[in-house]
Amino acid sequence: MKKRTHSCGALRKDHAGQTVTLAGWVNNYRDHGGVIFIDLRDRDGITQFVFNPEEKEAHELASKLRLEDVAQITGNVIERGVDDKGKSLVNKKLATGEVEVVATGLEILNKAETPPFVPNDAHKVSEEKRLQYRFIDLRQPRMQEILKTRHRVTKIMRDHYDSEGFYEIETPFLCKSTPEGARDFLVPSRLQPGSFYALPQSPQLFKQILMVSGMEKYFQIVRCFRDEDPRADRQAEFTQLDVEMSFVEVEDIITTHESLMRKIWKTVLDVDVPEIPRMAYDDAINNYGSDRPDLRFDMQLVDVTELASKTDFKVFTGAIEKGGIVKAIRVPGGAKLTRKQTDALAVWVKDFGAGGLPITKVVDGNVSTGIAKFIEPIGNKLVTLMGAEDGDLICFGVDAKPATVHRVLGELRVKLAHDLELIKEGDWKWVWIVDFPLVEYREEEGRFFSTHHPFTAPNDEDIDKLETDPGAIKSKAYDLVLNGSELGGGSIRVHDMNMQKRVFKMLGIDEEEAVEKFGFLLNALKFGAPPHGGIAFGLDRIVMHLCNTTNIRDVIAFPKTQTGADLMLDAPSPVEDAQLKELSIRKNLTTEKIIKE
RNA sequence: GGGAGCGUAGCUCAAUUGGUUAGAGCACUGGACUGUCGAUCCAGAGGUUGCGGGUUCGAUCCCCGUCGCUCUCGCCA
Repeated sequence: MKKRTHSCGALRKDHAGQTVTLAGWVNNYRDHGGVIFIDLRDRDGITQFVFNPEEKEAHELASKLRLEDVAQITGNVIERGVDDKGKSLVNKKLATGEVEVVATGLEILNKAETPPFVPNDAHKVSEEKRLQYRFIDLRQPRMQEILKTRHRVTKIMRDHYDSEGFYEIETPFLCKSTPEGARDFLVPSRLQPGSFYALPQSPQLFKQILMVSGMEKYFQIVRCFRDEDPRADRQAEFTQLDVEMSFVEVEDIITTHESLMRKIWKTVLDVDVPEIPRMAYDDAINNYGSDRPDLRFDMQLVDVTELASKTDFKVFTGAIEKGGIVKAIRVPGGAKLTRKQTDALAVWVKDFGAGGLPITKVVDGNVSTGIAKFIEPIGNKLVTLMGAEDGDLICFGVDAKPATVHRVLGELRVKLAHDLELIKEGDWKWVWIVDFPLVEYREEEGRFFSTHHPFTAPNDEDIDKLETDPGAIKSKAYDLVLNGSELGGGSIRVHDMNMQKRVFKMLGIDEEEAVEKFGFLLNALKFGAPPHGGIAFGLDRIVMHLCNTTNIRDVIAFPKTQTGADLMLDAPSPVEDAQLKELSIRKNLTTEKIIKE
């Protein structure tokens, strides 16, 4: 095999006259009987080769080339001229289209079997086939571009933290199962029969320990595992950018990471990230119905409880009597939705706990259709309050539980914005959500649960409420939200053991349980823990935004399907009984039976 | 665990109300062709209609079950 002199995307007019050797995959071939054209592709581009019959040996070999064969071709670069009729032979679709290489030698490095699909067609092939033949799928320029972007992003991250004095430190994959949080992936211990490791859901405790160890600034680009059902933007196995810093307050973390985002967006997309605004959690919920508001469009939630209470509409008054609220969103141009479409929305919102979806349209400055006849008396005032115009649609969220109203309208405004195409392409709306509640009360369980995690520090002015009014405590937690998706989040941690004990007590975790679950952290806090805090970002999500995809599998080289399968490996798979025996594991017979049948 | 959609040639799809031998494009094989760039033209090969069962004179089509893929609710501190 000769040495490559150029990539398939490199040659330009200036190279004319040079003898070059390129290697790559056969992207296409056009055999005219006499002259043969071969388009050779590598990750850099495509170059056209011409085989003339005069080069007998090469020509004969070239006639055997088929799609996706791997070949190395040597020849002379010439500028493309004009054909007999004076028409230019330049191919404007190719970066290398002003030249071609007249082949003098060809070596077929590897014949390919007829592929199930070719990279050019991968975008129209089912995802199932793409995942099964991922090695071919990844040959398409789009996928190569994504993985290149992913590489560039992690490179920027490493450079950023390095320049700011961070150490990249690895933490174990074989960890300890913790009862709270997501379901753990378990790994049986051979040396300790009956015991299991858990794969980390995140390196949370390790990074705090590293602060106690005096590492001061830590980061890691690390795989995390959560055994929960996947979604379009969620995989059981995903990558976090994990960060922790000592002697810092909220501002330090925010500043450091705004700067990072600025570098990434500027380098990859040439987009400027402005100073990112902050929004209190309560405001996000009240005005957008979500703790990750999409600010690319308006449609804010407006509290219309007072107006609604003056109607005779039982749906409204009934909910209000039970302590509920009524909120509404104004959907610009929403009046064009058909009855069928709005009925479908009413069904759709039920998934989020709504009983239904009262709507009305705005015509001649007043309400019309839908529930108009019930709310006629407040029609004008409502239209004014909502700032609605003719042609708008007003959707109501009503429930005895305010949280349900917020959830329903929060989801609805996002759906409508997409359906009605109210989102400007290429718009970036960033926001930090701050002042999260430290805990939320879960009625089913009858106790408080951490909003973030149990190590999050309460706001200084709220510390007194730990024993009296936990639900009212705000915390030093923050999420970075981009276009309605949570890119990452973190908090300043509790670094004082007595404070940590008070938090555990408030959460109903007694001393014994605390020691059992988090003993090593409590122990570490005793021996000189500095004030510290950190943040973690979803690397996959960041790359998804940069590559303009909503499918997390697009940004992972070897992703899994919705049932956790790797279609290329055919994993997971049964194992030999001997392997299980060694691990002191026995299959559940019922399960085995189901698998066999 | 629930809801929705999809599954037909190697790939992407079609097939009338349930009715003849399940078709087309690309890919593949053979042939023709010296300027194409989605080459063109001629010919050919290629099917367990995901799998199992049922209804029917007859099933790609209807019914039940099952498997796979996607979206989604639950879940994801």
